Amino acid sequence: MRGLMADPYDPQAIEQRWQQRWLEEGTYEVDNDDPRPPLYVLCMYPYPSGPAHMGHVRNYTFGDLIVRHRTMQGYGVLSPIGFDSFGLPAENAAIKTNVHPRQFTDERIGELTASLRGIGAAYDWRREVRSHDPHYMRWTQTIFLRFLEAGLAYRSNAPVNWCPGCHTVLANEQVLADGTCERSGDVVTRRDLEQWFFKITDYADELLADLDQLDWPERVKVMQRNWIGRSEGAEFDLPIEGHDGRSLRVFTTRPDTSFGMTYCVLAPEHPLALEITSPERRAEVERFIEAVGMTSDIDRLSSEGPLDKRGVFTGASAVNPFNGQPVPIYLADYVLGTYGTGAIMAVPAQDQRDWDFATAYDLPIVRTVQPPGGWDGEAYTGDGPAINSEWLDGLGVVEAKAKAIDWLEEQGIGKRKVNYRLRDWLLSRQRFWGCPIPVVHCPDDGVVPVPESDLPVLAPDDVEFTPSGESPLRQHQGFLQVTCPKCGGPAERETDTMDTFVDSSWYFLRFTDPANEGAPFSKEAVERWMPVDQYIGGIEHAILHLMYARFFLKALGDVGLAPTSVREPFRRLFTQGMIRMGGSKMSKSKGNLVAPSHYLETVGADALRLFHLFVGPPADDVDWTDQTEEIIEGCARFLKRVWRLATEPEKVAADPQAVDRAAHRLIARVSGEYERWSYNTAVAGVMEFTNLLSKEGVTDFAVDTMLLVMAPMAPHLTAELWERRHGGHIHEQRWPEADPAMLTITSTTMVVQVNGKVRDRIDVDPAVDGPEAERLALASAKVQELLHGRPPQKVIVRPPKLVNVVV
RNA sequence: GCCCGAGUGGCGGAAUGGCAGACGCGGAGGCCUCAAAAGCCUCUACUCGAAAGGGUGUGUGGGUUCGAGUCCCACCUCGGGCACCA
Repeated sequence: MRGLMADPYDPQAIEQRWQQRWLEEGTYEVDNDDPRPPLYVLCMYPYPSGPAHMGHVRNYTFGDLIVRHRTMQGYGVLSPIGFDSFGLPAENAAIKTNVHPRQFTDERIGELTASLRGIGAAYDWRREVRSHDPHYMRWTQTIFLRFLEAGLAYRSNAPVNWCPGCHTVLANEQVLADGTCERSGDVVTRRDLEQWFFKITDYADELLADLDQLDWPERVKVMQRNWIGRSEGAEFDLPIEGHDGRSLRVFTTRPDTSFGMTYCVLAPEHPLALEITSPERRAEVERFIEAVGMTSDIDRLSSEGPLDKRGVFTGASAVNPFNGQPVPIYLADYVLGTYGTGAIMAVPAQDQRDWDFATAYDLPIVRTVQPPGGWDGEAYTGDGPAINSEWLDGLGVVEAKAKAIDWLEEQGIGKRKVNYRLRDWLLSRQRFWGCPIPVVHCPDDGVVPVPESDLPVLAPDDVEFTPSGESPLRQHQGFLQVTCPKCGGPAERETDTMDTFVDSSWYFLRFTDPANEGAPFSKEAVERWMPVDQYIGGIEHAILHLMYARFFLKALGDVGLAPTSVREPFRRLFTQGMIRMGGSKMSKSKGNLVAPSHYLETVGADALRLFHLFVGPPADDVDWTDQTEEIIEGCARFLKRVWRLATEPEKVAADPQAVDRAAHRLIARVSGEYERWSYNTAVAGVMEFTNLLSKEGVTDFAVDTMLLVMAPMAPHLTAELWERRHGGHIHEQRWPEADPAMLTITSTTMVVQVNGKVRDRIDVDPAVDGPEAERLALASAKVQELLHGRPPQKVIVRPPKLVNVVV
């Protein structure tokens, strides 16, 4: 029988055949009433930029391994895929080549779909969603309207981030720390515009608290905690001298240091800034405000530059309510208008920024926390007893804070207050290729939602794609001019579209119930599958997508669309490493892409998958180097060897017991390594096993075991070999379990050390007891030689692994 | 500046406090072949030695321990995140 199978390994033929079968037979389709225990495994759905790149291959290989492994373990695994198909590249292509973004996008989806199938990834294709599909848009818009109704979506005139390259506003999350656009790299400028926001700040506390229950990489959680930036403190009012009844409200995290306040600072954009300025200071203050307004955010945020040019005295004073002392009011660019109250009390003795400013402007410094002995620094921010603080003296920071806040509340001039760095999510974009915001602006009725029966609002096809800073929809009279759904009078449609992060904030919910025509999804479907048991994607989404999606699920629950029993979308998250080349991320824009298609045509998909699994820990970055090609060749070589062992083994095991025992050890090893994402060592384990089979000969059980444990890694090759050997699908086989009786070993090597150095190795029975192990060790000729007849000082015995003789 | 993470052969990387370098790549030698490709076998951390055998070795310096790549302290380098958030 074996002789008949002896044809060479032909990856292309095998891969094509099996991919077609998985698709036609719906092998990985799973229904919502599937009797198997449910498990939801999801890779972040891709932006369709054309054929898959190496990053995709890596991501979807990990996902596919889990899907196939868990399916073999008996789970009914939900493994959907879709496309994040709105976005700027399609629109930019339209501007350049005049191809409609839909056509452009659909073509790219076709290419990406083909390459996802080409790597052998298993999906329930019936559940595919596309952000730009009207059936999906309808529900994106419905969700928006529900949020609007609930007050979670609102319109506001605000200083916003404007990207001149993308011709649109951006969310704070899309502006990098250096003030540039994360997408185009252009320097982002500030503009005051009327924009749409989601009230994510309402969920700041819950978003922060719920992080604790997530099985996510710690660094992602840390990034989200930093981004939310919760800080506890107090707000209170300071009367402004000479401005009857006017007061200044400040936020501080250190109310305990209030007696040390020696001046106040307003942000230059603070509404009171000009009002309180004394006539003789007016000209200078106006000049300062104008200068700051012209400074780019980059310069303003940098701590560079002479401090004495970064602030100005207003001529006004406020009264410190703690001690009744007047303090001068300054403006300074280091105080932000958008955080807290836009005004601070300055306590230079306990805040280094205030210290620096006070020194530059010759303002007094009064310590109110006693620094430790020998302190020779400037501002002291640590703990210590309060001093120079009347009724707070002697208290530690924590107690003094509490007492100061109690006092403010008793006096009715202040209160406990929590502030967040997190801002509301700016979701409107002045672009065409996104989901239209479904409202109408009526001169009489204001913002009127489009009735749900009229959804989806679809953009017309005949628009001019010229970047103007306004959505191209604004120029399209047929789209723009409507009658008000409320009063029937003439009105204008909203022409802004939604940030594509809106689409990706709920797609994983639609996957649970993709054909639902009456709702975005049913609560039953969501309750069955959610939360996602394993989410897999890139670290670059640590804040943006992963924060927005968390917010969405909570908000969807609160507006009654999603069940309130599920508050977090992704139970476990894995962030895989990125592919780098020459030190930088491999990407289309950097022009350093290595196309996977080349490898599919040469070594085949299984070999490429195996490479990604083998090259290193999945969480680590991969450097694409001159050596990479050779490692891929090595993986292909290994698969050929597997093929030969299964089709034309050179010898049959002389000691089948020993080989079968090794097979059981392999099962135990690989099973454990799959659980803990140690795919590189799992591949190494199988390689070791094939080395053993080549040397010792095969048994049927050993070959079957090898194929079964490899089935999630190299699905095509193993499927083909299994069918030839047994008929049927390998991926429908039960995941093998190691027989504990076969895991016991009959002999093991015990290491004998003298003073911690290995001096001898002795084969022993694994069940050897301590005294016997010690006897054997001391009887060793090598040990005797080194002891020179002296008695050992001490003998550490750890049977059956090791004996250490100390002299 | 602050917070994470990581430093192991020529390279990618393995090692519940117990044989450092599994597995693979590359390299050297050999078998097969008229020759090559493919495949197979052996060796491959550094160092002394002809060999047997010895010494050294996981970024640096200390410490804990019978025993440290692994735990603790300090430092260096690289990568990532945050950075006037009061």
